[in-house]
Amino acid sequence: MEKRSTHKQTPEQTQLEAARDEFVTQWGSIGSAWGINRTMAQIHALLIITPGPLTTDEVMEELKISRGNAHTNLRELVGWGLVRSVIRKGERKEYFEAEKDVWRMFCIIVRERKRREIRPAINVLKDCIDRADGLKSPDAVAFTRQTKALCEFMEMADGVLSKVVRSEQSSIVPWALKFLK
Amino acid sequence: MEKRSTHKQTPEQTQLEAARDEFVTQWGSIGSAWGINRTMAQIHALLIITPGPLTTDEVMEELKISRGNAHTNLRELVGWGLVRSVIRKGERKEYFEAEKDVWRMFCIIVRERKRREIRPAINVLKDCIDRADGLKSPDAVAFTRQTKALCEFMEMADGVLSKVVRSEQSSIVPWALKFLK
DNA sequence: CACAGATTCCTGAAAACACAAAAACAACCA
DNA sequence: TGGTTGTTTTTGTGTTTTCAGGAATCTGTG
Repeated sequence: MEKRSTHKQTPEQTQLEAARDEFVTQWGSIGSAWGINRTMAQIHALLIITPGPLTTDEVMEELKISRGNAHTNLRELVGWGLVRSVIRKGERKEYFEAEKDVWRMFCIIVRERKRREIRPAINVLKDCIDRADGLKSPDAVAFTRQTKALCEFMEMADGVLSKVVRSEQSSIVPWALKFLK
Repeated sequence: MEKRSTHKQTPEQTQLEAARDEFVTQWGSIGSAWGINRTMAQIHALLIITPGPLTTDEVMEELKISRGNAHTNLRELVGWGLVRSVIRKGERKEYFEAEKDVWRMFCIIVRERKRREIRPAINVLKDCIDRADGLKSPDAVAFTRQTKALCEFMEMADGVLSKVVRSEQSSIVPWALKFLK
């Protein structure tokens, strides 16, 4: 989030810095809108546009955040699989590097969200369906019908996403796209 | 979130109550996981499984929440288009009713999220690309390549979703599904 | 042991959220 | 027209939740 050195910079460099900063900051806001911790989104943004891997300290420095904060969010990103830690031989420091391929990023995110958000929802629905199944009152029938519809829909969505993401290659969707109206 | 009357209930009714409560509560948690206000999710859940429309007061009563809270979140839901307010002639009260068709719900949500989350992201990306375009340093080239890749991907996603959602009928996706591997 | 680095934990600040009550509004009626 | 009642909306305040900072702790290594 600031000059990478104290040396004088060419206008080119300054302009690039500005663009990078803009990206990192804005990506942070976008992240919040997506329900993702702002700092986590910023770190991710930073790692995405940085060609090489970075250390915790470099991340701290760039984003002006504390060690604890950087550490926690880096771990979280690693947990998602969006960032991997690399250890250079001979060095004890841990470096972090983002998955840069956009399609693979997408697959990771979809898989994780499926696991964390869709699956639990389906389980809840199934549970509710079981509880009310067999009841005869009109209200109960309405309830069961609605929850079943929801459940079926989410299972369908889950299935579609699985298939989309299975291949791990970006060609499928643009291809299927052609058939979509 | 509790008995609908003080009269004795049949076991059937009790069981249904329990299932409904479970659904509303759990849907609230799920909502949080999805980055949605818990109360809003609960109100939505309640309206979804309630055959007829409800008044603000009924929602307050069922969920044991304040008038202001109920009001705000109902308005928000109406803003999303997930709930519409109906006014029965002869009555002054406002009633609220959820869109119950699952596919239509899905379309509404996708359209709104596209508008609120994907579009802004694309704009940010375009802006960053413009700023760094033309710069020659290797870092700048890497930056531009990465942001462009992201941008193209999101525009593609935006396009796919638009098409999926345009038809407003649920038959398309299951159909396309067949072609997906 | 001395050190670099990773990890955990506690605290305070800030944001999001909910509440109660007041205010504003709209329909109705004398 | 002005009061009355039922309903919606706004406002100020208290509460809960989330998050960042930073010190303390742990771990491996020379």
